[in-house]
Amino acid sequence: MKPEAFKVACSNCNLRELCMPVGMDRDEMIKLDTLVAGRRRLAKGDVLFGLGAPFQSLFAIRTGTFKTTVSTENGHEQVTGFQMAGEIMGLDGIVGDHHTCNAVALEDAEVCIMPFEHIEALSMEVPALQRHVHKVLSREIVREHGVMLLLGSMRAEERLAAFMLNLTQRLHARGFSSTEVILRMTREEIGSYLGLKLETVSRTFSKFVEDGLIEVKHRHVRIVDAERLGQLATPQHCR
Amino acid sequence: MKPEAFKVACSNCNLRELCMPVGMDRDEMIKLDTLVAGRRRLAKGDVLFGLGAPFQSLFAIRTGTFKTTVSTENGHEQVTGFQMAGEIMGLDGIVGDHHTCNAVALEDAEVCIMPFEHIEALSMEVPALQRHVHKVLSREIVREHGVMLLLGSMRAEERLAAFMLNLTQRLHARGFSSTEVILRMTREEIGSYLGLKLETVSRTFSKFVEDGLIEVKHRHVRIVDAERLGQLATPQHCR
DNA sequence: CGACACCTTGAAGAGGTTCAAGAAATGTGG
DNA sequence: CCACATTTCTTGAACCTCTTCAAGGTGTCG
Repeated sequence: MKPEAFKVACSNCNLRELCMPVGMDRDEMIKLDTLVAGRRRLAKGDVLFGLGAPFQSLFAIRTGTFKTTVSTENGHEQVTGFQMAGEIMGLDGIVGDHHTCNAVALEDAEVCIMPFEHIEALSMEVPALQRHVHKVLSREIVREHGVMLLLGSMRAEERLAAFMLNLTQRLHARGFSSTEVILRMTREEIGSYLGLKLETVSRTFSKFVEDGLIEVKHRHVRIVDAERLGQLATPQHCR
Repeated sequence: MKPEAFKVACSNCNLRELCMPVGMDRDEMIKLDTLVAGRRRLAKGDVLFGLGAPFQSLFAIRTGTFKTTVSTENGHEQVTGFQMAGEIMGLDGIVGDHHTCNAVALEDAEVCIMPFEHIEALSMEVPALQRHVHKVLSREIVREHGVMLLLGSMRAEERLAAFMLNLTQRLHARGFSSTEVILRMTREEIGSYLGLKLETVSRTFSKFVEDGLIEVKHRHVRIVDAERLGQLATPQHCR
């Protein structure tokens, strides 16, 4: 729970290009190193922030994977996204001073804590940071457009194919294999994100295996035919 | 196409509370009056901006209703939202310097044009504006979370009930009746937004009429039993 | 090593889609 | 201003995809 004491510096961080603006001069870089107030380690299952919690900071993921979920009054919960290293969480809290979703670690993880008041103050001095904050927010809006398209118009196979490709692409951008994935989430969490039941996710995985698109051993998935998977993910049918 | 010449001033606008920050001093207010570079009138069906168009400005709706849509390579299109007076469009363009969705007028309309470079410049001087821009972006993220929940876990009746209530609430906040609505969009557009076919939307409207929840005469809808409609919109079943 | 969570697979069923036809509005041109 | 063309909406019936319910298998963690 307690943020670590030792000094953290974005300028030395190998994830800098993922969370921070690029093309800044040395002077601005030094200012930016004050953005991160501390870090926090989480164990698998720990809640980074929950619905209704007061909003104070944005969080940049250093290591680990998270899920964000929203919930209805009756207790039903839905996954709205899976986040990995370099991605920013907590944007939902800006509008109303408290969080409107939950962020839960799917494996042991570490995040950088960036007090939002500090971000706003520094944005007034560093145009590149202001621009960056705007882009991070806009990117999340565009990402969610994609999810809406997926949920609103794709069938089960298309959804899962799109999901797997999105996952591998993001992992690849972080230096991991683009064909081998270890899923950090359950079938139920995948299903919740894709608007499907866990049984449907399982069955669809099995169908992909039958068709020679992927190999599945529980959480370990290997992409065998990325091209055909890609064709599935961009549906040709005219529903 | 050509923006109007006469001076526009947010400080005199009756929609100010909807699009602009509140609680600013007179000095800041005067600065803000320079934000709107002009206005643009659109006829029903006109495209305000389209996918791929260069991003330059955000747009605040003065009058009329819009739909925003995203499309896949194969030409399938999905409605991502319906916007009305006081709401801001174009946020999707910030991240990549070009728009990633389409905005189309569903009736004759007028928008205020706010060049984004200008917004960013002024944000560095006026903290309330910076904060406001952040909130507008965050609000859109939270709104889309709600749509994801709707698309991912609700059944047809629940979706349409939630849609109608959302619509009437927003209209009510703008001084219109909360029980009488004239829909500006077709059944097909509603269905696209809700992840349903137009026939399903039509049938569900008919069912609501049978059940005495609403009255429907083509585009004219009257809410008869808002409470039961609200119960439908927050599903009690445990899927 | 045992308990628990997670995953797979089958069979039956429901909700929504598809295809089709006709009715009601809307808009357009004479 | 009216007649006609077009778009939009409604409704029915068959079909299909995904869900539900159920049972057994596999992996993981204390």
